[in-house]
Amino acid sequence: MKIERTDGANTIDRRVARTRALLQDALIALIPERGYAAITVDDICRQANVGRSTFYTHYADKDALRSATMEVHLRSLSRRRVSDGQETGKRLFEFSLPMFEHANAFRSLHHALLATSGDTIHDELRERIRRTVRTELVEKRIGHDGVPVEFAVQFIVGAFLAVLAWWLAEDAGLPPAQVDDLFQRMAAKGIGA
Amino acid sequence: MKIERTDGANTIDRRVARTRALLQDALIALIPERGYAAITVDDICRQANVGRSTFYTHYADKDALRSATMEVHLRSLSRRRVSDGQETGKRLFEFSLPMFEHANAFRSLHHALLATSGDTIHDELRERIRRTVRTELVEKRIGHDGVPVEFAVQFIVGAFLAVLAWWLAEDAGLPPAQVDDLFQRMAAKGIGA
DNA sequence: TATCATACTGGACACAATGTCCAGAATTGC
DNA sequence: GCAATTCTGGACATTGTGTCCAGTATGATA
Repeated sequence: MKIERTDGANTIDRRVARTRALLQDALIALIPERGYAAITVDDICRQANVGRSTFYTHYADKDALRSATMEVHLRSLSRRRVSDGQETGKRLFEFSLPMFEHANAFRSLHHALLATSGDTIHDELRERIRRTVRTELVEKRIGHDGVPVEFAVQFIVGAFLAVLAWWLAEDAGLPPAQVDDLFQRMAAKGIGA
Repeated sequence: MKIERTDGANTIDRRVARTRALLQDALIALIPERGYAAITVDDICRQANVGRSTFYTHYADKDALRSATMEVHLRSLSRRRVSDGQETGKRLFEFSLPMFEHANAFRSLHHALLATSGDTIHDELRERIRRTVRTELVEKRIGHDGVPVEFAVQFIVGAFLAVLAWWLAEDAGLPPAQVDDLFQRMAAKGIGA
């Protein structure tokens, strides 16, 4: 294992890349079936057709695999956010629409992620979104009036995750753009009178 | 074990009541230290000074104990909310202030309740609040503009629980009334410009 | 294509936690 | 006081974890 750079084009042995991809896909495939907590390392290895001892040469434990897997997906998410830098500053929050779209594409995965509030995954996802929201809020200098920044951040993140989970649970076909619009409006103007 | 009614005044053997209370208190005491997931049945029994085999004569597993524990406390909460029906109709949401106040009084308990995002009970708490919010929203006919009621409900509930959890985690001494005021303002007017 | 370095494999191992069971000691309700 | 019930500690089988190793397969390189 001489792999250091996570992104380098020519450093990673093809076998390593293959094994890790298999394990990550296996985890994602299993989560909707039983939920993260109930999955064992052995389950993952059988699903991936990978020896159990091989698992431990790549990841310290189940949580490490989860972390790495989420990392990959979230990275593809933020990459997308950067690339379509049109109309920057017009929306209140820029994180939400890409998120709604990604969730729509990986529907069953996100559903499983959010539905089981007991899992560690949920907390990790929340924490990442929290950081994103906080950055946006501080950079754009939104919302003062003596409201502590962290309060506003928590408010927005909580609302967002709740709405996202609801939208995924309901199979009613609201398109991502429309849900995002609803979210943006309530976040900006509140519930009104 | 001839205990059937959960409420009956005279049906429960004193030893049973004592053991269960010890186990429930032990769980609550341990959660802030290591988090729910890392606690073992043996930990709980040692903390409670109860034999491990005794544990299993009362609860099927760790989750069963958690369920029972949360149930007891949630019941005491809704009992309180009914009794203080003053100033109806002045605020946007009436559920929040009593909740903040109760959470303040039973700080460590609520902290444990929300911090660990325990599967069943966290969802149950959420569901109860959801019903309350929905009722208020529909009765007072707040917020239309083509925003589905359930969307608004999820938004508000998610924001509330997030803010509550944050407020409890921070030991900074914001008084309940003030946190509630912040919440009411953001719920009504959003984050503003 | 040859060969060397590296990754994969399956099986064995020690360890930790779970949940069941039991016979004897302790406590309770009546 | 006495019968009924609960508590107890220890033994047990089971499952999952994480480590280690020697043998095999495969990719990288020239």
